[in-house]
Amino acid sequence: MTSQQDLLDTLAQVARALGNGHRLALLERLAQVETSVETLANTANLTIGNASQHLQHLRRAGLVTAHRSGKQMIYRLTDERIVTLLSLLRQVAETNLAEMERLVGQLFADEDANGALEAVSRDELLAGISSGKVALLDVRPEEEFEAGHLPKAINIPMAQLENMLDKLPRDREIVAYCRGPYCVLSHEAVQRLRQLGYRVRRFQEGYPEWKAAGLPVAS
Amino acid sequence: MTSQQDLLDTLAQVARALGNGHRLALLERLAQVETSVETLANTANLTIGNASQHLQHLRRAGLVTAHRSGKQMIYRLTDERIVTLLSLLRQVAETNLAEMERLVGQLFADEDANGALEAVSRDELLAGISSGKVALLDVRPEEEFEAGHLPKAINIPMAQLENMLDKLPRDREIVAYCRGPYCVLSHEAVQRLRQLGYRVRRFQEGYPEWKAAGLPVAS
DNA sequence: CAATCATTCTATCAATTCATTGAATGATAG
DNA sequence: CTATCATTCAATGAATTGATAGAATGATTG
Repeated sequence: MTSQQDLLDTLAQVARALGNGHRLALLERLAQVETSVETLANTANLTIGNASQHLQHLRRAGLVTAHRSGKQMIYRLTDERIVTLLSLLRQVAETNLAEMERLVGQLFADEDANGALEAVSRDELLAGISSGKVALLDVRPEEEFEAGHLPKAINIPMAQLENMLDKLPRDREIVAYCRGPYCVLSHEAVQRLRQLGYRVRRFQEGYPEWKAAGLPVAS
Repeated sequence: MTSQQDLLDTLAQVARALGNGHRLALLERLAQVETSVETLANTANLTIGNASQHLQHLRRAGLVTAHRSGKQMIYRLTDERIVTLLSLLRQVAETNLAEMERLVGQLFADEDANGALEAVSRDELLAGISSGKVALLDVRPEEEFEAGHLPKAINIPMAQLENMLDKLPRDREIVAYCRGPYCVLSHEAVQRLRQLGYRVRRFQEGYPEWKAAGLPVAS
């Protein structure tokens, strides 16, 4: 006999799979492109074995699937909605947990000190794009950019920022984005570019959120 | 120095709070009305002490707050969006976990055997209501009904179903709803009413989902 | 088909979570 | 102001989770 509690227990199992910071990091990465275990382990700062275990855990919860490509196992999210789920979790946490607010404030503290420019909201970005006043800068690695990006975005991976400045306009405001709200790449880009005199702000969200909202993407 | 990982760890803490079947049951109950510890413990089949501990856990995660009313502590959800969050978790789990599908199928197996009538979707219900062809039956306890219900719904708590049959129309289809998709109250109501010859189906969701979707509610 | 590479599996230990028990706290009623 | 009621706190033991190391598997390369 199945009870309601059995269902809730199974549901809880899925929630528990989200209940680990390393696994959330893996999911954020997987929200960009499907990726091999080794690459995932590197970006999440885990040993291969450990990353593999976490990925198994996510797999048992139905959040990711894997297929083999040559010697590598390629993992990907099973469902677009996982991005929305994480996004909602983030919103709820930021609204109701003081600790969360404190950490977010801290992470972006130097930026604020630096001129108190708020991150650009989705609506604001949409307005800026359609008026043609804003240039979009994608600072993720090329591979992630290739798999999908915001329309008309210019890709300059963080590692090559200083080499490719000629691609950036001087006359328009630049909005930089990366993997998501907590991704530090765009944050670093804004810092460096400000020092070089560019008018630049950070997009509040990232590519996966944009896509999950049903907005147009290019690849 | 705050890193992105600190943020993800804190986020994970919130997800972990959702990672227990009993706590999900508590949240489902709290999605109806704010409630005392004792009542919560009873509906979730927990000892008072254990329920209290789980509630502390939810509180630390910022998902519920408590205030004192006389001798009792009254808990409530901190945020409307928690209902949406749980609903999305459920959708992702049902789509991607075979185990989940199996359990849902099992829980409603006898209903299906009984005539293979699918649960009523939100859109279908909206259509039925506006055409006036459907009568709405709320089978939750009176207290929950009073705190908020679907417009024009008739409240017959499960315990009194047989006593209050005169309130139900014979000439229209009845749609019964309760606390949510996994709540068994409406399911039981449908079973009993079918045996009595009523035309009755179950609403796929419950009051909290309806409200969270921004649809009108009465109280 | 032997060597190599990418990943998974197994075992182990430390840390965390959960349920239970009984004592402690805080508010109300007499 | 003491007795009672509702809840929380603290301590315990069992079960689960997470990290590590090393062996095992499965696919490719020469």
